[in-house]
Amino acid sequence: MNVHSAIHISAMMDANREKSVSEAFSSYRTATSTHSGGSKREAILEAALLLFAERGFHGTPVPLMAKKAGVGAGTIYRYFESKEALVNALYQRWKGRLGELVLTDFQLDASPREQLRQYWTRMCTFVREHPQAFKFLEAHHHGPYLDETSRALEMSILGPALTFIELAQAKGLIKAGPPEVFLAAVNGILVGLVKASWAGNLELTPEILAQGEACAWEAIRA
Amino acid sequence: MNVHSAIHISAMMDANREKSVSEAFSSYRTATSTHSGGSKREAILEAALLLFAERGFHGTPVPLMAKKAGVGAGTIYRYFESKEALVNALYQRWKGRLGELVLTDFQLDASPREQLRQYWTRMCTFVREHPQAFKFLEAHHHGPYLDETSRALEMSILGPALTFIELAQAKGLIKAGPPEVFLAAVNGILVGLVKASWAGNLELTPEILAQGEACAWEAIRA
Amino acid sequence: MNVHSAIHISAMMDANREKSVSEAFSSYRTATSTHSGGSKREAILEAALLLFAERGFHGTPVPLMAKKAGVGAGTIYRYFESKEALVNALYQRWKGRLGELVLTDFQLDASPREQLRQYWTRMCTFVREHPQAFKFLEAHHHGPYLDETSRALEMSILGPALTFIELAQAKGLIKAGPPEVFLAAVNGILVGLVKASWAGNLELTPEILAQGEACAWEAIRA
Amino acid sequence: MNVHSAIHISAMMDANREKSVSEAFSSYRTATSTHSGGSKREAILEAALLLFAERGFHGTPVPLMAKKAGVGAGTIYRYFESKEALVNALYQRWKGRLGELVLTDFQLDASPREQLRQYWTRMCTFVREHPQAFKFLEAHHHGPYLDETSRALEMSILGPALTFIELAQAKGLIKAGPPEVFLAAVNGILVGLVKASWAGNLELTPEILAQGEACAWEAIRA
DNA sequence: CATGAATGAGTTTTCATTCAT
DNA sequence: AATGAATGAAAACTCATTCAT
Repeated sequence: MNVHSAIHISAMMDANREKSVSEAFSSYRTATSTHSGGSKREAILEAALLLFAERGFHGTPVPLMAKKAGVGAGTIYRYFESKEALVNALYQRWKGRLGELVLTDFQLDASPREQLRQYWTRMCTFVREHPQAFKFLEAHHHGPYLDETSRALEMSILGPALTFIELAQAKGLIKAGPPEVFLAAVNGILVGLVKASWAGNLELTPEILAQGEACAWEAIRA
Repeated sequence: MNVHSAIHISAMMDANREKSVSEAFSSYRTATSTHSGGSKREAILEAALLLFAERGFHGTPVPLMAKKAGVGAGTIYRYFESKEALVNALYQRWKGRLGELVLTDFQLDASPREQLRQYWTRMCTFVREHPQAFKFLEAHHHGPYLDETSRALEMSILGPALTFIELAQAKGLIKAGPPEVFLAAVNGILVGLVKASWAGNLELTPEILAQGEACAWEAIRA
Repeated sequence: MNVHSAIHISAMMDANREKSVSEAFSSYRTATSTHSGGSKREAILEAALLLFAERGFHGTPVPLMAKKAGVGAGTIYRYFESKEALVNALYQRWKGRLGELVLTDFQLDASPREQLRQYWTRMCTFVREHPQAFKFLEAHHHGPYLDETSRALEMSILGPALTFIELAQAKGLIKAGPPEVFLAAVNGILVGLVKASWAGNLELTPEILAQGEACAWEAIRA
Repeated sequence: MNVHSAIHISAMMDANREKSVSEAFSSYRTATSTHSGGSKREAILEAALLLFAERGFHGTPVPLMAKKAGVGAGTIYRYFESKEALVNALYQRWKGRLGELVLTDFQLDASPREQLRQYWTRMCTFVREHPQAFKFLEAHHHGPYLDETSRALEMSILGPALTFIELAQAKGLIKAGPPEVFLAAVNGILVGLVKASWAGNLELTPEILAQGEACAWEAIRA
C-alpha cells in the first residue's frame, strides 16, 4: 500500500448514502450548508455522535437520539435503514474526515521528524475541534455492528502511515522493526494523553501536546 | 499518594461480596480452587468477562451470560444484585488483580530504567495471561454504570506510578513536565500495541514487546 | 375540615396526568368523549379497573391488562410511568369521582335524616353505576403501592362527612360519641350490603337499599 | 339451614391436611402444643398469616414466608402442596376458628338482644386476640385462589346467624325483611369500626365497641 | 426430614422499528 | 416528507417450585 491510497478514503465515506465516488467526496464538505433534507440528516448524525460517544451504541436508545436531534423518531428511519446503518454511516463519516484531514496535502518529501510533527499536529487539531468524534471513533473501533466498509476505512489511514515509517526506516531515521510497532507507539501516546484528559488527570494544553509529540519522536527515532 | 497505597487495592476488590479486608485479600487467590458454593459464581464472572470484553456491557444480555456460564438466568441474581453490580464486581476483581500484580514487591529502590522494565514486564504478563480481562478493563474504563469503588480503584495503580515518575524526575532521569504525561505515554504505547494485535496488525511476540518497552523508555527518558 | 374541602377533590384526581386544578376538574367529565389521543388511555384504565377489582393489583399482569384493553403491552407505558403509577391514577380518578358525586351540591342545611338520605342515595348510585369501581376502591384502600396523593384523597370525603355528623350531634339528633364511629357504622352497613350482593347472598334492589338506609339511620340516631 | 350445622365447621377446617372429621376437629386445638413436625407447620402458618394480611396473597413471595417462619423454602412444600394450598389451609383454619368461637355454646334460647350481645362480644374477642387473622380473612374473602372448601366455610357461620335472625323476626323483635340485610348490617358495622381503627381513625376501646354494638342493635331492632 | 441453591417460566419494563396521519 | 403513537420482541429481574445434599 502506498500514499496514493489516500484518495480512496473519501470514496468510502458515507458509503451507505451515496455510492458514487465523486459525490461521496464532496458530500461532507458541503454538509453544513446543505438544505432541504440535509439539515435533518445532519442533526441526526450530530445527536448520534454525542450520544454514542457518551453512552455507547447499545446504551443509546433511538428515541433519545431523535429527541436530541429535534426530529421525530420515525424520521431517523427515513435517512438510515437501521440503527446499525446509522452508526456505520457515522463511523465512516468521521473516520473519513480524520483520514482526509491527516492525509490531504501531506508533505511527502519532508523529513520524518517534520512528517511526525505534521501528523501529530493534524491529529491534535482533530481532537481539539471534534473531541466527541474522536471519542466516538475510539470507543467504537471494533464494535460487532460495524460493517466491512467501516472496518476497511481503518486501513486507509494506517496504510499510508506505515509507508512513511518504512521510508524513514530505510533512511535509518526510525528504529528498525515492524513499522506497526512505531505507529502503535505514536498513536498510543496520543490516545493515552487524550484519555488522561477525559479522566480529568491532564489538561490538553499546547505545551502538553508538544511534550507528547517530543515523546512520540523519541519513542520511534533511531 | 505513595507506594504503600498498593496495600489497599486488594481490600477494594470484590467489594460487593465481602467487606472484610483480610477476606477480600485472600478471596481471589483461591478463586480457582473454590468449593461448590463458589464455582457458579466463578463461572458467571468468567462468562461475563468474555462477553463484556467482546460485546460491551449494554451489548450483553443476561440470558446470554447465563447460557455461557452454564447456569440458569435466575442464578445470576443469586450472586449479584443486578447486572450493574456484576459488572462492578468484575471490574473491581480485575483492576484489583492487575494492581496487585503490578505493585506487589515492586522494586522501590531500583533505577527508573529497571522500574520501567519491571512495570512493563508485569503489564505484559497480565496481557498475556488475561487478554480478555485487559480488553474488558480497557473497554469499561469509564462506563456510567461503574460505582465509586470501581472508580477509586483506578487511582490505586495510577497513584504509585506517578510517584515513581516524580522520583525519577527529581533525579533528572526522566523528562521534566507533568508526570501524568509520561504515564499516559508509557501506558499508551502498551495499549497501542495490544490493540494493534487485537486488530490483527501485529503479533505480540516477546521481541515486539521488548521493542515497545524500548520505545516507552526513550519516550520518557530525560 | 369543612364542607368546602370538597372543591379540592377534583384537583387531586388524575393528578399524575395534569397538574392544573381547572384542567383536572373538567378532565374526567369529558372522559367518555375524549378524542383519539385519550381513547387508549381510557381503554387501559377501564381494563385495569376490571382486572384490579377482580384479581387485585399483584394478581394482574400487565400483558393481561393490555390484552383486555386491546392495546400492546408497551402502550401502557406510554400513558403510565409504571404499574404503580397506573393503579394510583386509577385510584385517584375513582376516589375523586366518588367524592365529587357525594359532595357536589350537598344539602348543607337539610336535616340530618335528609342528609343521610342524600349521602346514602348518592353512594348507592355510585355502586349501581360503577360497581367495579366500588369494588376496586374497597379492595385497594390501603395497598402499600398507593402514594401520598391517593391516601390524601381518602380524607377529602371523610372530612366533610365527619363535620356533618358533628353538627347533627350538636343538635342532639345523632348519638353522642366519636363521630368516626357513626361514619364507620353507616359506611359499614353499605359495604356490608354490597359485599353480600357480591357473594350472591342478596340482590341490591331499591327496597333492600332503602331498608339498609333505614338501618343506617336507626344505627346512628340519638 | 339450622344451628346444628355448626358442628360441621370443624370438619372442614384444615381440610387439606386431614380428612377425618374427628382429627380435623381436634387438630387446631392442640396446634400450639404439638411437637415434632407440627411446630414448623405452625411457624409457617403464622408467618403466612402475618404476611398475607399485610401484603396480600400475590404480594407475598414464598421465600419471604420461609424466612419469616425460620424454615427453609423447600420445607414449606413438605407441609403444603403449593402456595394456593397453604392459603386455603390458612383460610380454613381461621374461618373455622372464628366459626367455632362464635357458635360454640351459643345461647340458643336467649333473647335476640342478648344473642346479639354474645355474637358481638365474641367477634370483638376474635378481633382483639387475632387481629391479623381478622385482617387476613377480610382481605382474602373472595380470592380466585380459594377452593370450594374455603368458600363453603363461609356459609357455616352465616347459616346459623341467619337462622337466629329469622327466629327473632318471627317474634317481631327484629325488622321485617330479608335476614341477610340485617346480618350484613351488623357485620358491616363491626368491619367498618375495625377498618377505621386500621386506618388510624379510631381506637377500638371497649367503650367504642360497646357503642358499635348499640348501633348494631338499633340498626336491626324492630 | 430439612434445606436452600438452582431454575425457567413469568413479571415488569424498554426499545428498535413501523405506519397511519 | 415528517411525525410520534403504537407495538411486540426482548431486556432485566422475580419467584414458585424442585431436588441434591
